[in-house]
Amino acid sequence: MSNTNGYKTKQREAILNYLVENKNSHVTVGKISDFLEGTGNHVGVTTIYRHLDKLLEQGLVKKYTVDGTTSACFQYSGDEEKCNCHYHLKCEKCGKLIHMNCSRISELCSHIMRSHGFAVDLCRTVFYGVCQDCKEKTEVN
Amino acid sequence: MSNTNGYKTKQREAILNYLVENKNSHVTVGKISDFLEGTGNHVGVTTIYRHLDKLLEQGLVKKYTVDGTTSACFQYSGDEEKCNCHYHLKCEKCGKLIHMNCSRISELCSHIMRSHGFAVDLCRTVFYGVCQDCKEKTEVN
DNA sequence: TTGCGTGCAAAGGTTTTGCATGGCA
DNA sequence: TGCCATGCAAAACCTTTGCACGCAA
Repeated sequence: MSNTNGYKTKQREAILNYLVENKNSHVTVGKISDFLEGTGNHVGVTTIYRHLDKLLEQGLVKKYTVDGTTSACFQYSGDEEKCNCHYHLKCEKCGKLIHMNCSRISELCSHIMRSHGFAVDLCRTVFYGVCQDCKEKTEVN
Repeated sequence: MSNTNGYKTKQREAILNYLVENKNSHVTVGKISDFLEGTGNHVGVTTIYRHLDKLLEQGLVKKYTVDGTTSACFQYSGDEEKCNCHYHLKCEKCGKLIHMNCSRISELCSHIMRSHGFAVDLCRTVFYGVCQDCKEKTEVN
């Protein structure tokens, strides 16, 4: 089941490297493309989309969308579901996306599962609100 | 603070009616447009987008992206006051939107506020996952 | 050599913007 | 009458598809 990876190419290597290096945040096709362009290794967006699709099927990356953005976000999740202790906070003022690890959130998910029978997919869930910086700025006014 | 609703127009009325009638499922701009077209009341998509944006700001509708679809989904969620003491679970299998009251969620929000300095807006936040019914169906297979 | 991988260009969608017109208050 | 609301057309994006060429095995 492991080696349906196809050919080993420069492009595949470069995309995967970038995803793994940024496994703690999310990337878009645009970001990947720009980064690779910057390193001098141009890779067509078509190729990026196709590799992401494949990785998605294999479960190696997660796909989600954040409100206010138009393009899809991808995040390397590796072989395991590390994503379960990791969630996203999105500031509606400045647009910042915060990635956060916190045991409380896993506890809540367990509770929702046990008591309400609902299996939360944290990876796809985004908490919207206002971050500390923006809150302080607002209070000053 | 309540009546920043702007003018009362036929278009606004028609869109809001449709949203309320379909409060148990989610709709897309295309669906709204098609439905209104069918009733003989044509409303431009631009207008639909603009009203949805406004309703979103007011917390009267929720916006989602559902896996595998290209366009955004909207769902009427009701009065803003009610929203602040409960949260929303969206089943990705059947599309059901579950409103849930649970003290644990307020606790989590307080914790995020205290420890991480982030003010969660529950009104805008949706938990994605799989509901009990759909989970059971999957397990049967 | 074979067949998948790549990238360009074009197509297909969704959403936003500019601008003139329409309609509520 | 003064503004906001509306809707068309066009623009701006994101994503997918077709096709010819490149390259790994």
